[in-house]
Amino acid sequence: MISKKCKYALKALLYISKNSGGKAILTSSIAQDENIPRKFLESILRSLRNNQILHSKRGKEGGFLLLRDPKEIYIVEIMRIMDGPVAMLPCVSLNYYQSCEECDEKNCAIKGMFKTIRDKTLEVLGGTSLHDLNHQ
Amino acid sequence: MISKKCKYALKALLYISKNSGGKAILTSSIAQDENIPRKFLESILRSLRNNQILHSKRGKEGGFLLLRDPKEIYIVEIMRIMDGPVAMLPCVSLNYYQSCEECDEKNCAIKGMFKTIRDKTLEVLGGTSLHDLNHQ
DNA sequence: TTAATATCCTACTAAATTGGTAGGATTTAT
DNA sequence: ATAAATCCTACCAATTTAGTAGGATATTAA
Repeated sequence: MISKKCKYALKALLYISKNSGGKAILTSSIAQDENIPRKFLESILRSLRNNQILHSKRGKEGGFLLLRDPKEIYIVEIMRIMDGPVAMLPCVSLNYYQSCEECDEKNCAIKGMFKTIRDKTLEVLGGTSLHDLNHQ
Repeated sequence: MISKKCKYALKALLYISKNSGGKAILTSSIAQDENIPRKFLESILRSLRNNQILHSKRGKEGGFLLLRDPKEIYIVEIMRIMDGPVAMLPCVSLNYYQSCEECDEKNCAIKGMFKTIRDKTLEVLGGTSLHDLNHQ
């Protein structure tokens, strides 16, 4: 399962991508239209800004803008920022690898299967952009 | 990520499948050989028994046995018992469906993608048995 | 220059989940 | 009878999740 934080992040980015057209989008508009708690959303958007997905403008007439073309923002990147690893086992993660202390990794019977799942999942998440989801 | 409980369950079942040959397997043997905390493993095995994966024999010469042929115990079943849904969104789960109160499911932009991932994941988890993993 | 309107930041919190542990009750083979 | 195993209930600490509160700071328009 992905976290609500991650789901909110995806919805918010899709909203910004769809409604921006060069203009900054307010947290409060997203919160209202997408049914996301405003203060929670605020922290999500700030974290997306800290990770070079969004640009923010403070003060009146402020809001959030995508830093890149929606065709070049892939879902996998957002999911990694919000939830961390995509893989189902730490020892199979590409970006958040951790060894499984208790087992002998070379002779692990389940690793291969989870690597296969990871690859199939990454094909989808890494091959789908914000633009794709907004224009399907 | 799958939980440690789930990973331990898979390792334990593979161990039983490999070492049983009709004989009951002790919790303590599995715990020792697979580096799993014994008391924790006990509760995992009991839950697998409650879910018709294992048969248990109490008392001296007791232990655990698979209830079915390892060729007919698929990984997906174990994962659902231990961790619940396979899908990444509640509204996309086959066995643990829950609606997403805050969003309009019919017009959800992300649902399709997560359904695709669910199907690809289930192809692997539902197409791999204990026997497959022990004889790869 | 001031008021309104945004984001920014720190801290806090309640509830659920995770990953176990403790201690004994019960059953069974010898 | 006794040794050896599972069974059961209850508990626990740490982490994660899903937020909330309250104000500081920046920007723009009047």
